[in-house]
Amino acid sequence: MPELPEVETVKKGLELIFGKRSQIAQIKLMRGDIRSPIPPIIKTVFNDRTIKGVRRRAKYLLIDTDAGILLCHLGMTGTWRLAKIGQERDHDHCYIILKDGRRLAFRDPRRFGLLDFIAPGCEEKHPRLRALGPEPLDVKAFTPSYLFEICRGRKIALKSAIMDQRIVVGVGNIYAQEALFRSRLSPTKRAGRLTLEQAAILVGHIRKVLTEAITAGGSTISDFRQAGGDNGYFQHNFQVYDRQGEPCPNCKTPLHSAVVGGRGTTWCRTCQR
DNA sequence: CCTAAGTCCTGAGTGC
DNA sequence: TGCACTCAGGACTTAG
Repeated sequence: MPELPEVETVKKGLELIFGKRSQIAQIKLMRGDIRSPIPPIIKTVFNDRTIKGVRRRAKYLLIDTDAGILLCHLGMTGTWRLAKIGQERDHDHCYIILKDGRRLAFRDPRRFGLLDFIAPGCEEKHPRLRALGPEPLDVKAFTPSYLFEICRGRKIALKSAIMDQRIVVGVGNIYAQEALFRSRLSPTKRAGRLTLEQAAILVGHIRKVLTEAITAGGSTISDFRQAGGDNGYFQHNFQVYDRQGEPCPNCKTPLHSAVVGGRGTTWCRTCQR
């Protein structure tokens, strides 16, 4: 579920659920690790604390409380949902029990996600947040010249470059393919051969496709749901993702598929150069 | 058997 | 040889 638009959608759903000020009664962990160990302090440090807000940084969710931050990454299959008693599911790893009786469940079957605690004032130093690149929707930071310069001299595939969270955050395997198609740029193009003009086109399309997807409530494939339980709708707007063999929406040549940067990739070898 | 929305780690390679 | 860095590929896990 989780590239930037999906995480942003979950963030908005959690904000609605928490409202202005929700009180945590208790957090329950159903296991000690997902991809990495979950610090046991999470079981007690948030007791009787107030949730002040929810933020997104890259593909991470940050739940702010007066005792510190609950950091969450959804991995490939992470979801948050309201779960009444009796609505427990396999792979529910964490429950946030609110004082008003509602209960939020974090479910992540593949366990590629992350739950961590960040003490007050330690956000900047957190190893997972420290090395992140600019937000793609930050017009001041993610500029054509920034992308052009950071790609200069690099031999990696352009698709790998825009999926590298140190270069720009939030772009994953779906939106990278969609942004490259819209930009008429090949995913296999060497990043170092990107011109400033092409960087400007690509930056524009990355922003546009992410913004459109946020408006659509993200993309629902497999079992992604928004935190409120609704579907996203952007999957109906995919132009290349998982459409190998179908005609290119632009020139009708059958779309080509190959592994690029270790991930399945579909593009038009006629239009994208 | 294959594939899947992500990230981290390792080892090989390069240039100084 | 060694250091610093880049890059490709594998590993993690469950479900369909």
